[in-house]
This record gives sequence, structure tokens and C-alpha cells, in this order.
Amino acid sequence: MDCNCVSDLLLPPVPALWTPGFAFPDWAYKPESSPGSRQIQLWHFILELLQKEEYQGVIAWQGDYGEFVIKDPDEVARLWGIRKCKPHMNYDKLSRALRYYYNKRILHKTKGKRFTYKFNFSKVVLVNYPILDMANSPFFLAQNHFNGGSATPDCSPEAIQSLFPRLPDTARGTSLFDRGSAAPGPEGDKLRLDTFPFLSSGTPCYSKPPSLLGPYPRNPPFDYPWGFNPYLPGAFSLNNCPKLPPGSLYPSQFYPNPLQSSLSQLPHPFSSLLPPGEAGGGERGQTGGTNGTAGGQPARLCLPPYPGSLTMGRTDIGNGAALGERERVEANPPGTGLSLGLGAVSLGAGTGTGQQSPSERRGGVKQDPESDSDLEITDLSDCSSENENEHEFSIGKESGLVNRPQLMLDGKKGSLLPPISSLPPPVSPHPLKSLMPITPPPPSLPSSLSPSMALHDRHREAETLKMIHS
DNA sequence: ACCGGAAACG
DNA sequence: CGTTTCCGGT
Repeated sequence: MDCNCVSDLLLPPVPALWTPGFAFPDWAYKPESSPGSRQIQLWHFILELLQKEEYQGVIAWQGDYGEFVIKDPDEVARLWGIRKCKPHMNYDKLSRALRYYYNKRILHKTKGKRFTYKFNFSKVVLVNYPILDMANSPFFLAQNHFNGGSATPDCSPEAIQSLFPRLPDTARGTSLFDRGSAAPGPEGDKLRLDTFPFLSSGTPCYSKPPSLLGPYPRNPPFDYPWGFNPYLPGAFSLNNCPKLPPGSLYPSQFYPNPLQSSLSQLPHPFSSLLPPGEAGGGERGQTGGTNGTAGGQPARLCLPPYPGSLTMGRTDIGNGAALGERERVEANPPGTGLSLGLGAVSLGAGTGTGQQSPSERRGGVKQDPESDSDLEITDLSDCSSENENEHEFSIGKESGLVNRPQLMLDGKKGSLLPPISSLPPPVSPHPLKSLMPITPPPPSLPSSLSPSMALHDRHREAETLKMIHS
């Protein structure tokens, strides 16, 4: 039964290209402990699908920032099964794995909305971000609304720094790909490639989410080999199942259709030709059928929904615990705003979804029994999606902050967010250029362009987003 | 649908 | 460790 899929091994190269500046936490990947394995993790995979336009009919950002809907559970499960070489994967199992993230606070279920989950981006931290700039930036200033109301955020560089324990240095390369990659090479560590695609990108998707950082150019450690769009389907590791025989990316069981396989082998650009759903396997256009990539239209990176806001919090960053924040706010009463991880700000307004979710009711109190990490405080805030939708708001929208970057802290754990670039789809279509506090405004990029555009010259330090690990 | 415990697996 | 698998319960 082995399906020869090695899928992840290939990752190294690819991801690196995606977004140079962002990274997920190391923990997101398999620690070194695992020998070679940096197996892809489910949430990572989900993010991957989310950023591809081709899969919008299957899974897409919707609702609050970080919130996504699995439109076609079976398909997502199938794709996941392919990736993991688990032919018998199904939504029930996949969802179990997703549930497993609740305690880790990576994801939360949006109650009341079927197949809807939300990433807890509050764990995302921007690393290597120009601190000073940040401090000055509105983001920071804005921060703390909620927190105990304290008005003072500690934005001092030091403070910030402390948040990011491992910044730039190469300190250990714990990053994702760097190490594993075969390239022990020289620079492997320089930037951790840990990058995550998702947050980056430059162009907003139409309605979808732009990237967190989107627009601004970060200096790429390496440039994208243009001509090849990392965001294209072929670029993703999704398609790679290394061990598979050359004609097929996935085990045959998954790929009934020969055509696909062949396409997949083509150079990136071509790979886009593959029908989206297909990648998975069949064409099930079913869902909404948004598959549109067909014509070879490049897939744009879609990021999380409302990037417009940034949230920064203090949070647990590296040490959430360390910070002592351990206690979470539990009840995040409605209205408090906390939760949002990222979304906090985003104004949910726009979102279309926000509206729809009325369903929430629960008080959400759950205690968490075991949290894995210490922080686990099950934060209700995040957890309950409830608030998110509605409350997010407060800040964001009204003030028009929308455009401005805001940072929010959560009360206790804060979260940070990176500067995001774009705005929430619903609200306004155009990216907020104004967002970028830090960096100079990016030139307006056509959104449809490939990421390369985004890169531009500007190089700042490498900003890295990381999820914080608690 | 969704939840979460438990056991097993690589 | 991060699921995968199974499953009883809601």
C-alpha cells in the first residue's frame, strides 16, 4: 500500500519561491525530529488550496478574515487523501484532523455555518518586520483596543523584539524548508524559507482575500524565476508526489484520468491547464464550478480574506506564555472584540459573510481540558467564531480604519498580524494601498499579475510572518 | 454535521 | 507528533 507519494519532499523549492518573507512556525512543519519528513500538515494544505483559484469551487475564503468554507468536502478530502496518499480519506476523517487543530488553536469551527472553519491567524506573527517602523506605524498605535483597555501598548522595539525570538538570524534554521531541503547549501538559512505562500502574494484575488502582505514588496531573497509563477498550480507541491512514476503525479487510484497526469508534468505554466478540480481527480465541477482556470489563466494567489487589517497583538508570541498572558480572556463577550485573530479588524463588514452568520449562540465556554500547549486556553475568543463576525468590527470599520492598518491585540493573548495588504473583499475592492504603513506604498500592481510584480524593488527586510507557536 | 476519546500508525 | 481510523454520542 504504499502509494508512493512523497509529496512533501518536494516542497522545499517551491515554497521558497512563494513568499519569501513569510513563514509559518516551525512547528508547522515537522520538526527535525522527523527525519526526512516534513510532511505537509493539513492546515498548510488547506491554505494551499485556499490560495489557488482553481479550487475555489471546492474550498474558499468566505466570511471573516481567516474563515473559509469547504464547499465540497468530499473533494477536499480526496485531495488531502491524494496528498497524503491516503486513498480512503474522507471528510469525516479529515474533519477529525481539523478538529484536532482546535486545541492547538490553529483553527476554529465557525458555528452555525456548515463546513466553515476559521484560521486563527492570531497566531501569525510578522517576523523580521521592521520593528521600528512598526512601532511607529499606526498599527501599533492602534493596537490595544481591547486589551484591558490599556492604552499603552508596548511597542518598543525591545518589546517587539521579544516577541520574536528568533528573527533573522539564522539562528537555527528551523524553518521549514530550509533544512530539509537538500540543499544544505549555503544559504539555506538565510531566510527561512519557511515561507508561506499564503500571506503573500501580491495580488488580490478578486473577491477573495488578498494577502496579508500582499502588496508590498519584500525583498526576495531570491527572485522568482519568472516565467514561472509559483502560484500556478503546477508550482505547488500539491502536485508533486515525488515518488510517483513519471506519468502520474498521484497514485493512480487518484488519477483516473490520464490527461491530468500528463498535464501535470508539464512545465508550470501548463500545469495550470489542469482542471482544478481535477487535480484532484475528476472533474467534478460540481461545486460551484468555479474552476476556471482552464484557459491557462494563471491562478492568482488568493489570500485570506481580509487582509486589510493587521492585527498585531502581543500575544503569545513566542512566549505567549512567557508573556504571562496565559490567561485568556475567556469570555469573550461579544463585543469584545477579541477574537479575531486576524480578522479583527478586518472589518467584517465587507464580508459578505459576516452577515450571514447569525447563528451563533453559544456562550462558548468551554474549558479546555487539555490543551496542548500551555496556552491553550482555549480561547474562546478565537474559538467561537461567534464573535468574530459581528464584532470584529468595532474597530475596523467604523473608523474607516479600514484602510488603515490596525492592530489589535487581543486581550490577553494578542495576536499579531502582519500588515496586510489588501482589503477585504467585500468592502472594497481595491487594495488598500494605504495600508502599508511600513513600507512605501507599493506601486499599484495590477492584480492580475503574477506575484512577480509584487516583488518589485522594494526590499525591506524580510518580513516574515510567522505563526506563533505557543 | 459535528464532537472528541481512544488506539494505531509512520 | 500529527494525523488516520473508528466510533459512540449529540
